[in-house]
Amino acid sequence: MLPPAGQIEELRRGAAELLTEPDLLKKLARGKPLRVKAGFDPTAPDLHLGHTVLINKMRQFQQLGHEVIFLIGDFTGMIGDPSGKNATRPRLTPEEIQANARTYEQQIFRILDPERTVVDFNSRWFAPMNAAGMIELAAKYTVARMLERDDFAKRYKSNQPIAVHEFLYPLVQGYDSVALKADVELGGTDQKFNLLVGRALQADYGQEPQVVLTMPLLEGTDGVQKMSKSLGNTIAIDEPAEDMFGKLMSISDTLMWRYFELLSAKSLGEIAKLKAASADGGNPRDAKFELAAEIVDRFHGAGTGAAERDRFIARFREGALPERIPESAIACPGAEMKLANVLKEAGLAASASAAYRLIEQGAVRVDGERVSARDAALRAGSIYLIQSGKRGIARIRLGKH
RNA sequence: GGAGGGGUACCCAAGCGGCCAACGGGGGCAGACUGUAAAUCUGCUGGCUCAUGCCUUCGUAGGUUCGAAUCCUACCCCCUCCA
Repeated sequence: MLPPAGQIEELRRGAAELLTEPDLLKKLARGKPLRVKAGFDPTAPDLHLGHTVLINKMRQFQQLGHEVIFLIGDFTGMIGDPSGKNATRPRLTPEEIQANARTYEQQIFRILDPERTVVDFNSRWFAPMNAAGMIELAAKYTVARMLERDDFAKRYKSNQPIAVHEFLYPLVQGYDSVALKADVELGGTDQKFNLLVGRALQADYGQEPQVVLTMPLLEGTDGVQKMSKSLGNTIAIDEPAEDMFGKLMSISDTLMWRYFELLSAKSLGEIAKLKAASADGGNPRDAKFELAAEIVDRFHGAGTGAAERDRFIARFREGALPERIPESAIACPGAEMKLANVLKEAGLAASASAAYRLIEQGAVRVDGERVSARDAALRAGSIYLIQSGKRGIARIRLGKH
């Protein structure tokens, strides 16, 4: 095991805040593996690059010899995230939770070491807890302290509703740390308050308070809002290599450096060098290639990134067609079929109306030829290569029927 | 419990009897330009085998009217102030 000071230096990389360093030093100095906890939502086992910022950090703890607890908040999920957005959440059955947990495992073990990872559920200690227990827990914290939380404070001041049960969320999450006797809890910067409640509760229950390490939130592909599935700006880790590479290539240059900082395993020196090359007349696209290749390698295996890069160059610089084009057969009602309807049936347009718009705007090609006549039709009995916009492409067998 | 304000398309937000499928902005999509970047410019942004046609949409359900997002009634929800 590295000496404590060395460990801290590594753990600090990319982190937003470490509370507190002396506490961590003390814990590390004992030379025993620490119990490192991070909580996850049971409803969305669809991990994306945003989650991996945290998971990479968990991995780092493992590499330093510590034990990681991947806590699935199946009980917390019933309360709902107090962001005020999610009014109601569907309650998950135990079977669904188990299924989600398996999906999580499949995804996280591409990063984490299964030998040093414990997957746990907070219903394990909350399901048996009764109302009296919950009230007892609620007595451990005051309303005034709850209102210190930024989003509660804001909502309270601006007369937005705060449901009473929302106050339970930080308590429940904090109690998880008590139940697990966590030494460290990891979370996004938006979780800071909850993580600190954990510290307070642990002290209250006679435990040594956990150290809190927060990680910045990764912006989504739009470059502005945090990466989240509901905003549709994610890059999922089980996305096909080609899509993953493509999405990474289409992020903005500014965002690229942020991704380097939070996602890349490259040393800070290497990143600085790439940045200098771009600033010095180099094409930033080349740096983006490096980023995209590295990430694709991580989730699809070494070498995949380079292959995707070649394919990307062939496709977009040399105008080649993609290697894999989805094929489907569509039954034609008569001797011919309106192109707009073919687009709809093929899933290249959301509706026939939308398809007409695309056609009129010159976004549609059939066998490489742009077709912009809104009433264009295709004859049955042939196979057509249809393109819609930059990404939509399909080979359609238009069957007589 | 009382008084007042408000619920419009993905979001914000106009409209307040016909010219409203509904101004404007954001977001999104497409085209041009590019490095599938940014910025910029242009167009589009309910549905329907596309028609100067039909259908659905302005919280919900009824009603008035030749005609309603706009008027009336009831109900639901949100906000503000008072208790």
